[in-house]
Amino acid sequence: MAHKTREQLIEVGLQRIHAAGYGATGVNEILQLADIPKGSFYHHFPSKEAFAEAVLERYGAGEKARWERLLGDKSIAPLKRLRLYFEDLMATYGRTGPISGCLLGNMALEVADHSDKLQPVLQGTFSAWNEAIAEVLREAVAKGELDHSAKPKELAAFLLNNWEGALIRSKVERSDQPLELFLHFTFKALLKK
Amino acid sequence: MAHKTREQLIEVGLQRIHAAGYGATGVNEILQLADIPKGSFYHHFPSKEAFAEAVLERYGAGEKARWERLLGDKSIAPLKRLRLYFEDLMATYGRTGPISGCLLGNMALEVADHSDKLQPVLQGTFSAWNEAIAEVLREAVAKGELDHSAKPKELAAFLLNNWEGALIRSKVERSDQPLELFLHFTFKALLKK
DNA sequence: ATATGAGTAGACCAGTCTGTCTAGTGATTC
DNA sequence: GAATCACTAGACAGACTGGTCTACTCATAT
Repeated sequence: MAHKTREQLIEVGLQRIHAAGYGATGVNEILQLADIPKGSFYHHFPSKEAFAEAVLERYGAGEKARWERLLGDKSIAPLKRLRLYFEDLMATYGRTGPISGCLLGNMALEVADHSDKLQPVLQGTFSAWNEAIAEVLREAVAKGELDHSAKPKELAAFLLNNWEGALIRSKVERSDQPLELFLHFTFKALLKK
Repeated sequence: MAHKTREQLIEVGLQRIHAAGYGATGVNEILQLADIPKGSFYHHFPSKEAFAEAVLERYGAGEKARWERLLGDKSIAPLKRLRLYFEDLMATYGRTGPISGCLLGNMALEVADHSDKLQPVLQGTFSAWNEAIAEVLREAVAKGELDHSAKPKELAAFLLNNWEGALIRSKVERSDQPLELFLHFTFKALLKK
């Protein structure tokens, strides 16, 4: 299988880069874990940076699947859906979950300033994410769950920033508490009609 | 002067680590920029990690000075003070400023998980910061600028997370707009009686 | 005068980094 | 059955990593 090697590299790379960071993860480390020789790596990817791009896209695709699954279920009220979505994120990326933190946020701080190749990928993924949440908020406004004066796009950006910030703090505190605080404030105070 | 060398190392280190990150900044690089030989570095600091601790403490001290200066001026109304404070932060750490991003947030994502030595320093600095903001919010409650039901400590944490998230997004977008959005939402919507 | 010790100086070490190079494999195509 | 091509394989290169080591300077204390 031609593509299996490539897939496995991305798989292992995603896991390692998410856990340890882009800079801290060496190509050799990935190679060793995947039991794949170096020649294969540089056959499939021109550089580590290009590899990271593929990893980022893989991550983005996975997250897109998540939000489509959880935010797309129109049988549930919009704000309820949104809360379930963030609860799912919390279970997945909180400190009790298998991997902690958001790869997007992590990579953003590490490379967005310095890599002109990765920055647009990050930007695009954030954008799509923002839009998905804005869409739910629009529904919430339409159904009267939010005031008509609410600006879905801006509010969605505010929520995302908030989530990313809470992840940082939860890393520092080594606790899920900041994430719980995020949920609480967001749904008890911010998203009130 | 015995301490000048040490001071200069911290100075240069702070600047480089803030700009490029902890992992991406080599000891040799700092040495070269400061024009100081390696022997001195390892005389003053047992390791790169210990050096980073000193850098972090220096950064924390600088930030403490900032918030004491801007948040301590009781001649200005509490929420007005808070806004001025965040505007100052934005001018300093926004993309138009000389250095972008918050060293605390950057390092948090990079090392909080992996360094047991740096994590408590990060935690302590965040804590102190949180408390300083909570104090202003308490004043705001006392003066009737905020509802009595507001929880200063939690609200302060929420604001900080928000700010850090906005900084991430502003890095990704390569624009100050997310920071402006933060200011707008925070003071027009969140901190309303 | 001499001893002590903080601090300077930089060569050096072992290991790691990303990336290159050549050689070879194995399946498909003409 | 020969040529071609995607892919595997891993030795190797050259730069760079954090950290060590020994030699040295120089101010102070006795």
